[in-house]
Amino acid sequence: MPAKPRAASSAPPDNRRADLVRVAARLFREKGFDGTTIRDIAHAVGMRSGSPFYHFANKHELLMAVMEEGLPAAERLRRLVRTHYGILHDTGSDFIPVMLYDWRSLPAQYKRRIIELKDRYDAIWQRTLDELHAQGLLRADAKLARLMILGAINFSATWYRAKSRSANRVGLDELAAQTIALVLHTP
Amino acid sequence: MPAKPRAASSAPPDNRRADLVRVAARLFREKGFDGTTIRDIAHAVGMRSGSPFYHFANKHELLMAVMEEGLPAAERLRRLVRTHYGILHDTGSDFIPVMLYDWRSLPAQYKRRIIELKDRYDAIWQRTLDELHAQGLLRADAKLARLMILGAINFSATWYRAKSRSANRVGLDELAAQTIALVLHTP
DNA sequence: CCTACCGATCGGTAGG
DNA sequence: CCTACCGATCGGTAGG
Repeated sequence: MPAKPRAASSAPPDNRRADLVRVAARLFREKGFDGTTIRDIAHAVGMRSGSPFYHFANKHELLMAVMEEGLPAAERLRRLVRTHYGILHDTGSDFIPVMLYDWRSLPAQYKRRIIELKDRYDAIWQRTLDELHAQGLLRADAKLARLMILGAINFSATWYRAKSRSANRVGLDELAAQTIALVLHTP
Repeated sequence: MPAKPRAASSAPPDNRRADLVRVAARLFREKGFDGTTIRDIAHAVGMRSGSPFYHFANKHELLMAVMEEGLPAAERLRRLVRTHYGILHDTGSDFIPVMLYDWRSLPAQYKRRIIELKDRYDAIWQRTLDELHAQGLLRADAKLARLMILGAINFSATWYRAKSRSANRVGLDELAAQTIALVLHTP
């Protein structure tokens, strides 16, 4: 197990490790884990074939480092999705369904204020989705993805019934999980 | 290039090739193309390591055979999605939006007839999604996937404007393609 | 479809 | 972080 490289120097510190993680992420996405060799990764950052093992004990530890970078954004999306389902279906909150379906009846003056709130909410989603897209976990255009995902969730107001009904015996946790499964391209 | 095996026999004909394709599909899904060896595939159907090359010139031809089996269902979904967007937004057809949003105003008697039509339509989607799910191209539960995908498309009635507007400068072909990209886990 | 095998590549290591 | 290298595995082939 290697300790820190050079002790005291003014030159670039050890972003070499970060370089490896970033390049590995790109190559794993392009060619898959097994399709990418340590040699590919090493040469892409200007190292020789054996050198990455100075930073990582083996290839799988490199994969772990890559995946750990992707987890925060995925977890954030999971929470956004779950929360939105919750707003829609939990505790008989009728506010959102009304907003979704009787939106047109609102005078322009009030509409503007609602739009402002909605824009702020959308921005949170967009940041998360942009990040996931950059990491290759979201295959569609991030902006359209936001519209489609929120559309899918919002439309559940049409068919989801929390307690009653037949085949809809799905909890909100499960529903959120399935939405993520549908939409997130995790390897 | 091999010709047909045995000439005239009553025993099982050459489903050996089909066996290879089916098993390869499963293993490629589980472990990826590069993570699956010809030896894995051969042994899984009770052959020795070199024998698959009697049926396929090389490993990539096996991959091609697997993918060709997945294409029909994916293409069918692509058409369903594109057609549904078309119904929603093309040629100023207001029928579907009205049905989506003023559904409640319909007396039960008429509702039943509409439901019957809708059930038939849903069944077409369901068959396609079931198939894609079985092939690992759809990661969510197939029934929920149908609800979510149709939800995402239907909700576009809320934000998509064919000709006017600013950022929505997306054609229906592009929109359909992005929906597929979001939802289908193609390698 | 099997036996026996080859050349190439890959993950990983020793020693500096 | 480099040089030099090893053992194992893999895709593919010859000959039957």
